[in-house]
Amino acid sequence: MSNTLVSRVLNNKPGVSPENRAKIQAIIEKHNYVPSAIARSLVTQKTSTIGVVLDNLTDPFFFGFIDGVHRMSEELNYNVVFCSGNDDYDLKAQYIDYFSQGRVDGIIAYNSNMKDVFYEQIKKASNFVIVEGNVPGKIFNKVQINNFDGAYRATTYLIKQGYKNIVHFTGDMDYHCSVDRMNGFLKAMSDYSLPTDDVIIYTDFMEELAYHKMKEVIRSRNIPEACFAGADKTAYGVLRAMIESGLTAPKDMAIIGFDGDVPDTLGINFPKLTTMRQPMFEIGREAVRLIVRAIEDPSAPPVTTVLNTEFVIGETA
Amino acid sequence: MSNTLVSRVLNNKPGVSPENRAKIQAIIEKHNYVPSAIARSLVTQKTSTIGVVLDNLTDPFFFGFIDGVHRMSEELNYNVVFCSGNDDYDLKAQYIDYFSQGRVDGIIAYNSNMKDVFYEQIKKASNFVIVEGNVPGKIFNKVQINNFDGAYRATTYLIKQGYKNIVHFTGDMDYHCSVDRMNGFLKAMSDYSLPTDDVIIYTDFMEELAYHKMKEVIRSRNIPEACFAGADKTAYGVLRAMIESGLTAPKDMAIIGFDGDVPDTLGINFPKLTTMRQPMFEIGREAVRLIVRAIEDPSAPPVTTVLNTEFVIGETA
DNA sequence: TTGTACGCGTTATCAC
DNA sequence: GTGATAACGCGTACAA
Repeated sequence: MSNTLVSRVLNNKPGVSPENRAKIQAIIEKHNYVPSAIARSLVTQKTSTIGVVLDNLTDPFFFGFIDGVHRMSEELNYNVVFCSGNDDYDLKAQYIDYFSQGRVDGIIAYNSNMKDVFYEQIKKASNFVIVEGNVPGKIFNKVQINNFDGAYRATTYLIKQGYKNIVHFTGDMDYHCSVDRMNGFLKAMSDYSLPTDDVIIYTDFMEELAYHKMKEVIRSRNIPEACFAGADKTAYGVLRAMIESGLTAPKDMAIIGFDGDVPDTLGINFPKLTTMRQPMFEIGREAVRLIVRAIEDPSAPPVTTVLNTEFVIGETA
Repeated sequence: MSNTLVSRVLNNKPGVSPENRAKIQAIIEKHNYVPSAIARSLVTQKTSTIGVVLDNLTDPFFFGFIDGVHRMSEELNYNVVFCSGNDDYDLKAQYIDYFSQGRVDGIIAYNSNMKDVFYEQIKKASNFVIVEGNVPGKIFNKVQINNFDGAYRATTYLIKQGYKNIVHFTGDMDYHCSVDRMNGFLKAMSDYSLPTDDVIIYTDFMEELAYHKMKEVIRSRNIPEACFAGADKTAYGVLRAMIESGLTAPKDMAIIGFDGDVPDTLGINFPKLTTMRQPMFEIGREAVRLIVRAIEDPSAPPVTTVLNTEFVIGETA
């Protein structure tokens, strides 16, 4: 009845006589014995866990991503634990640090904001996948979507519909994706010889600011023919302002959003948005695929996966 | 330059000469050295982490709870990691098991469904707080809301408004809270000598089923004067069915929901629901309070905290 | 099949 | 101020 035998029983490994196995099982049951994963990990150097750090765990924007991460983790037999930075960059960095101390086999972080201060933490983390973010210096595994291209296509669609007076409500300019989307918009405008001055309206990703900015536009009595919004939430803010003023899309102004996967959690209302969908579920799956690859083959070179957006025609453009 | 000194430097402890401290610091920086939390936890028997297991990480219902957990954890200096059962009871049990193996100092689980199979796991976990759940046998720390009372008050409100023909759309009857709410409703009805037969319409917590059940009710041309819904989502399903048929609340039928904290993530629409709010944020805070108390004082006896619901008057009743 | 002894990477104890 | 040494709880060669 040595520790060796106990260990074998716990791990369902051969090399134990049936009698001893039964005896040990009985003792385990009787004492509600649970092996220490901590001690086990220390010797095996394996946690079988992936740590995911999000800016915020309370934003439906991430739902598709979370599902994708979950699905692929189950497939590949890893546990997943999620941490939220609670929209606080320091806290986010702290959690990346937390995971980096050997508590998980690999880390997935969503969206490096330009204000993010976790570069140092990332450098220490051996297995790291960054989603929709770009950290200078070290080469990482990355999962990105083609924001520039998506914005370009969305804008082009509006142009081909015959709209000329088009504006762009940006996302939060601290995010790389917002900049890329704005540049995609501007490129399309300039490619079709449309004005690129005074066509940018700066907002963040929140619905509220977009709402107020659109209110201003409406008050100015100078309403564009169409707009491309940097996010669906932005588009909804714009839309709400319009509806309040008795305006409708696309009649008074066409609207295209960006995201597409944001669930309408209450299952109601509003016209369906025309939008450029990003495949959140697939992004989550790919992130796990990459992190597991990094974990299981340390010699595998970092790669960047770029996923494409998909244009979804709704009722607003 | 022994490991003792290194350990002291890493933990900012005294007992190291300035010169050695500097030297060691330099080496740490140079090699991007990160101490192993695993090994540290093995000796200290401390992870400073709380594990939270939810049925689902992709349901806005939990947003307030998650925020509360976060807030109190920060206050009490614990890390929090979240796991999702992804609406699969086996997976949920698996994650409770996962945490139970010493990976965290304490576990918080939300909502024991009657189908939940994690009783065994819970028995092994020393520090455990269960929210809105009731597990027979062992005595746990619990955080609950007064579902019976909340339902009773909501129903009474309708009755005092003069409604007599009142029905109840239940939640998923596999959840204790659904049963409690139904019983609270029935008690109020019987206390005021109103009928308790044929007044229960069984739905789950999803919006979809409530929508279809209400459609049936409308087709039957036998629409009650008022209804008490077991959840806001249920209420919205009912409301959607009504609106589609040109009916409005409370004119054609008054509606009271239950939850109140479910955010309208798109910031729009619908009449504001009259509802019985549960203090999700406070529930999260209390759960952390209890788990930390259990962790830091092993001799503290398990307690049950019952939080009260709050009636919120909206536009539907 | 069984048991002994070592090591995983830390912290803690106690000499020096 | 410093550095051996033991211990945390496990897995695993290796010897028996």
